[in-house]
Amino acid sequence: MVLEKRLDYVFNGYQVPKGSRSARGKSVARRKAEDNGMFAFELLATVAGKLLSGEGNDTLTNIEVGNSRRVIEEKPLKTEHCEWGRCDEGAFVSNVGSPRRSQKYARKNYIATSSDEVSCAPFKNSCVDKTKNRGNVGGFCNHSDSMLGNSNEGHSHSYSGSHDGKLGDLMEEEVKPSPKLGCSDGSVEVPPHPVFTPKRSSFPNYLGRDDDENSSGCTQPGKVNVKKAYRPQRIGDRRIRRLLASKHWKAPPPPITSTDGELSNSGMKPVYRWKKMCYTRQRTGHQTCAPFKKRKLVGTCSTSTSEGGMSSEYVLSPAEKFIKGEASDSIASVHGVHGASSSFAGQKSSTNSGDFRVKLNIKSFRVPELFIEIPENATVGSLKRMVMEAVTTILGGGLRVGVLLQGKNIRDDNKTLLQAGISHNDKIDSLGFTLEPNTTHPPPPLESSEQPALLLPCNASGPMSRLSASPVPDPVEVPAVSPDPPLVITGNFIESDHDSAPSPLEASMDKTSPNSLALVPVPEMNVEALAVVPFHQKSRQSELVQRRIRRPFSVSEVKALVQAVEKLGTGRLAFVHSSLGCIKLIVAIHIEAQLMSFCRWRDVKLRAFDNAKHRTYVDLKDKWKTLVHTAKISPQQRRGEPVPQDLLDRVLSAHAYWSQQQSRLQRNDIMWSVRSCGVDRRPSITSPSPTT
DNA sequence: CTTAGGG
DNA sequence: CCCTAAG
Repeated sequence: MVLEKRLDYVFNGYQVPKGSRSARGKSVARRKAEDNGMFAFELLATVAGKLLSGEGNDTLTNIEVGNSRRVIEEKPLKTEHCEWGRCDEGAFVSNVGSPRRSQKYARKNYIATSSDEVSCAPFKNSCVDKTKNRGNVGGFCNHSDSMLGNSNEGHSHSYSGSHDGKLGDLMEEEVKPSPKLGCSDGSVEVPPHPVFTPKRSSFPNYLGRDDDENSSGCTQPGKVNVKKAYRPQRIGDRRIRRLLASKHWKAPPPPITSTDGELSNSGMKPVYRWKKMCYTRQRTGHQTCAPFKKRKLVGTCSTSTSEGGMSSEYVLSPAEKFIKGEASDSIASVHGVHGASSSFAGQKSSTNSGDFRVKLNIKSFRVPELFIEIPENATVGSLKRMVMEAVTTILGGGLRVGVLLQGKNIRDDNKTLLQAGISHNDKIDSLGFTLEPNTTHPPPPLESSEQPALLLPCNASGPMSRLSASPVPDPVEVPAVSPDPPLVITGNFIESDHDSAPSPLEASMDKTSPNSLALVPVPEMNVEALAVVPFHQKSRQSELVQRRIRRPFSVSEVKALVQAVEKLGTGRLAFVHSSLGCIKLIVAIHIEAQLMSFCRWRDVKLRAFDNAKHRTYVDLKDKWKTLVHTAKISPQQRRGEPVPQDLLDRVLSAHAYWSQQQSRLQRNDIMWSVRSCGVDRRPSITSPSPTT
């Protein structure tokens, strides 16, 4: 049995738009946030507290993992109805506007859109959560846009879906347990058991029930469709909840749609950013973790204080306390900050230039994924111990603090708050923090003084712990591509897509930082000097969106590109190519084209630039575009490193060829549409293709 | 996620 | 290189 469970709780701010919404919506959101975030908090807090206060492993089994109130020590795991599956990481997704909108926000606003594209990405499956509210089913995690309609749709889907139909269908469609994932994710093969009730019939049991504590995880064998909200209820719970209820515990932007007063899920965010982070990293390459400088946040704090009196509640304190083992205080502090922020509105109004006080809160606390392999007949106690070990390992490296502004990770520690866009009068509620364990590696010596606390997150993804499994492979292969820019931070990531051939940069980083925790110390900069740097509202914003550095294609890269394109073609045509000549196969061609039309550049990428992490297929496409253009213009007009004419010639010919093919395909399309008119329906894509 | 195309 | 529409 493999319990593969991510403790991937991002205590993200979720948004409940002002003046909205139906109480149930809020309650759903809050509950989820609490259930998950709090679990993460409590677990970590407890762990950290014990860990750092010097308590030995002997006490570790006391750590509450999952809802330990129902976990009976030494009880075989299976009898617990898969607790882990239940404390399903809050796969809780809200719908945010239209897909387009989500796309728009995808890269600009983690907080606001994390669920849109990412949500329960780590699991690649959807997660359904129940809620007690009015018999509605709480958000489910949806991985694709397809489920994300406008708010209204989302409303009906996510919150109104009942057990009598749509939801069931959705679940059928959306819940696709990954074979590798844990109980909640389908990997744990729970044999049929009388106790289990069919998912649908199990709904009525959930719905409308206020106390879900005892509803044992009645899940369908091998497939967990209904996720029971995990709800730790321990000390501090209430307080935290109350504080959580603060209207400030939210993040922008407000929903665009949903003017009908219906519940808009917008902004009630769940919580998985994993995928997004990975994606961002992939897209932006290593620049994502653009060079940043180590700097004492405390310094930042004091700096601000000198300017206008940064509150002493400055967010770092929870982390620091946390590290020091004052776990519960940390929690309280975190929310205390929150509570304090209730005065924020007042501050906002006082836009006097003199008062630059910024109050901040922590919106995200993520525990990286945790993989645990454990025999089915292992005891719960041993499970706890393993979790303990894992968490201990994770925490041992200290915590990284990340600063998110509108979902963007601010990595430049040298920026002043003002420069970073953190100003007292500006959308401060879009500011968040992440505290993440900063390594998967064994705890580095703690005496390394201040370092651990000052590590900043490499936004991309969190570290992962894998217990009892073989060490994660760490391939080292240096592609022969262009040199990478200077130091960037990289973590030791294991991305879900195993897209892990390290770039030269990573390789070099590995040399530099044995711990793979790249930290690039940079001398303190003169804050005053920085403060003089002029900036405008807009430039400030654009600054946050770190543009990737420009990396001109080398001739060898161009060569590789041309080669690949010659081979694979561009666009959808390549697939047709092999089939052309056989007129009878128009149907097949069509099908094929439909199936394959979107993978050319991806293939080029995989074929020729698989190792060049900084080259995305979009980059390659763009390069090809410019190459074609370059080839068409006179040599005098060309700039940059000259591309050999023979290459350009090949570009032109390849381009011509594939263009021709493409137009031919399009003619085929037309033909087909003509033919299909009035005749049989088009063969469905899924129908067996009459190829070969 | 990919492609296509404008910026 | 970015952004976004569109499939």
